[in-house]
Amino acid sequence: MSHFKRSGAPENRDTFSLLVLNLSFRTTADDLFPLFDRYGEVVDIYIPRDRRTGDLRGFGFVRYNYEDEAQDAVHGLDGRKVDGRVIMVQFAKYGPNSEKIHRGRITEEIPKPRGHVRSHSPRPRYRDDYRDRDYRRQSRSRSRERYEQDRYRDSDYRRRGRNRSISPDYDRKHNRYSSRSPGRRSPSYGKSHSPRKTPCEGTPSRPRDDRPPCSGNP
DNA sequence: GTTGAGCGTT
Repeated sequence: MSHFKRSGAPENRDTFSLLVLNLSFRTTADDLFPLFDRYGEVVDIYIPRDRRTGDLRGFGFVRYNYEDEAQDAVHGLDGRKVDGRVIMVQFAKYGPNSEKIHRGRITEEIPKPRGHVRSHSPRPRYRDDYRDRDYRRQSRSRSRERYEQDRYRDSDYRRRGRNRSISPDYDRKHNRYSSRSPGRRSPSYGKSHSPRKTPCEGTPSRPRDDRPPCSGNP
């Protein structure tokens, strides 16, 4: 059997899901099935894939009918080398059957990690935003709201400045927007080419460190 | 062709 029930979530009955981490990008459900099937009857194996590219994401879920089999698989396959990678098998914290796990049955059954110290490199990379759409949406909503206000405000200012619907006296009294903010510089300043080119920079005949006196830097 | 913490219907 290569494929399982592809009807999405098979059933909401007593199925225990295991999370398999540190999988190779080449490992598929078919590769995990013979490994997990040894320890019990595998109900379903699901490996999330990237919705943008469709590539494997490096982890999967294995479901068992019984908790005993699931734990046996955890103890037997956790730390096992699969496809050249040492996988980590543990009970899924989130998911359709997370309620059973949250009762406190499996949580206390999990003895302890064998010492698979996870790489302490929490780099802020957010691959997917389609997940965690609950709290992250709110967080982004607030940020987006403020962004829209700021953006709308900026647009309104530029629009007034362009249409000049307000007398110039207003601009002089509120000379904040009468001209470009001297304090705000272009974000690409210093990183890319300077917004204004000095005639000195246009002369490649001289090295950088030996800047001519025409820079006018008293 | 690349990558490497994490938690879900391709």
